[in-house]
Amino acid sequence: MKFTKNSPIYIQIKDYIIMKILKKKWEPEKRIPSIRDLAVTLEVNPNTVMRAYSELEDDNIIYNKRGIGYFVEENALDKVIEREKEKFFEKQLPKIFKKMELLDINFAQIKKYYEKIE
Amino acid sequence: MKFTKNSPIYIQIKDYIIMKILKKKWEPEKRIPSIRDLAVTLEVNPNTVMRAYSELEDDNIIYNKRGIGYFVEENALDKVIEREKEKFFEKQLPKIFKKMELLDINFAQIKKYYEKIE
Amino acid sequence: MKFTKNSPIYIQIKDYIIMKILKKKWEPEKRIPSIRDLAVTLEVNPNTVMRAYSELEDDNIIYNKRGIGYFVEENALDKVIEREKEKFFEKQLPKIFKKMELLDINFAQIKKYYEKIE
Amino acid sequence: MKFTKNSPIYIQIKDYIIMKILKKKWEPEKRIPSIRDLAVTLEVNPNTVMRAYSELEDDNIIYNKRGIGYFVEENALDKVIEREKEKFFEKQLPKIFKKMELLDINFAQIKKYYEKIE
DNA sequence: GTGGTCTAGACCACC
DNA sequence: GTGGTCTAGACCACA
Repeated sequence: MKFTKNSPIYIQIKDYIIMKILKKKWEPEKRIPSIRDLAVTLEVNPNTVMRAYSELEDDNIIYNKRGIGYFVEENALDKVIEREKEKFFEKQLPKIFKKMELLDINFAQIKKYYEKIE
Repeated sequence: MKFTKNSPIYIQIKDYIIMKILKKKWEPEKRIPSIRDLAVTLEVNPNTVMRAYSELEDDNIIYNKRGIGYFVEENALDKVIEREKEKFFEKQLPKIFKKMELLDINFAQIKKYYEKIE
Repeated sequence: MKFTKNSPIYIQIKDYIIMKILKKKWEPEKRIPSIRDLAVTLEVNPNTVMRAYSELEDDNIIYNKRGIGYFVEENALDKVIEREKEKFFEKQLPKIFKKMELLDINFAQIKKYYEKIE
Repeated sequence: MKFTKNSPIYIQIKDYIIMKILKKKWEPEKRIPSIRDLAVTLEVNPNTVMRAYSELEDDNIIYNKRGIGYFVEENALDKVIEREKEKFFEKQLPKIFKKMELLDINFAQIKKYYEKIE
């Protein structure tokens, strides 16, 4: 996997995991790769994966069974969707609108653009 | 001016300057504040302003007349608008659309949201 | 290392690094000294080394692995040679020839001089 | 006139004047442009031209008649040629040879290049 | 451990 | 006055 240099790798790994859950590749109550394995897969230091896992554990997206591994929380999908939606509407969208105003881009242009790639 | 701690101050200063140009407060071929002056205004170390100026000079947004000061490039406004628009349509918008798809948000919702804050 | 005062130290450090690469002391894909270490070696402030490294990174001569250090780009040697050769033939040599003409120095004299120091 | 940003403007003006003398545009015992005039021609601050003139005066390349203007020294041409030749053989040429060695360029290549542009 | 950012302050060349 | 370079030293995020 290729990481951008704009944001910390552990954040990008968090996003990667959230994506897996959203896309239902990693399902509730199922075990996810061990820190070690994922570190190998992503070509990254295990500490870095560890940090991502820890934060997701704090967020109650995944949980740890000691000696066994990490698992996706039962209601992880809903929680993730809700969280991402909120972030989307509260943070990202307003930023986009502000930029549109600044650059004098109107909604019709966006729509056209949207339909084109649809 | 208040700086967020999410991104480096010198980047925020770059954005500040680009904003000035976009809003036509700082016009092409006109001299912009000296490094020292802006540093005082923004309550920041001159080195930090310098770094912002240097990078904008590399981007051909501003230029330096030795011993005199920095000036806005003649075509800076166009360049800035074009650059920001491209970034918007090529980078930000696709990201938004991808997220919409993932979160199962349709365009109507966005529009409603947009009209509300309008 | 001794620095001349004709040009900025960070430029001289860049040249120092390019020399290392040209002379194959620092090889492609190998890690180069950390900023701090080189700063100690060269008896210079870390910021100054940092500046040299940053510019060489912009030039794609070296790259950074976060938290690990700087590495020589795979094709750095070729790139450096090519770049220096181009500079030599396009910039330096014509300047020399122009000067020769102006000072009425012919090629034979140069050759003699060259053989003497050979 | 266009100035490079590699060296101070006043140095470039000195070179400009030396060129004029070498090319015999400005001849011994003849008056050269006033500081003011040259400043206008070169689109430069008079102080900058002044500095160039002063240094050339120190070098006995030009001299000043108070209230009248600056003049080229009688033996300026010889002096300039000698000085430039020395600089050429002592400074520039060795630098070139060192670079040739480093880049593995041999004399034959230079010669070929030279004959091509001849 | 690594690099990246920032400050405070100095010194210098140049215009 | 202008910018450019450099130092010393601090603090922080990241791997």
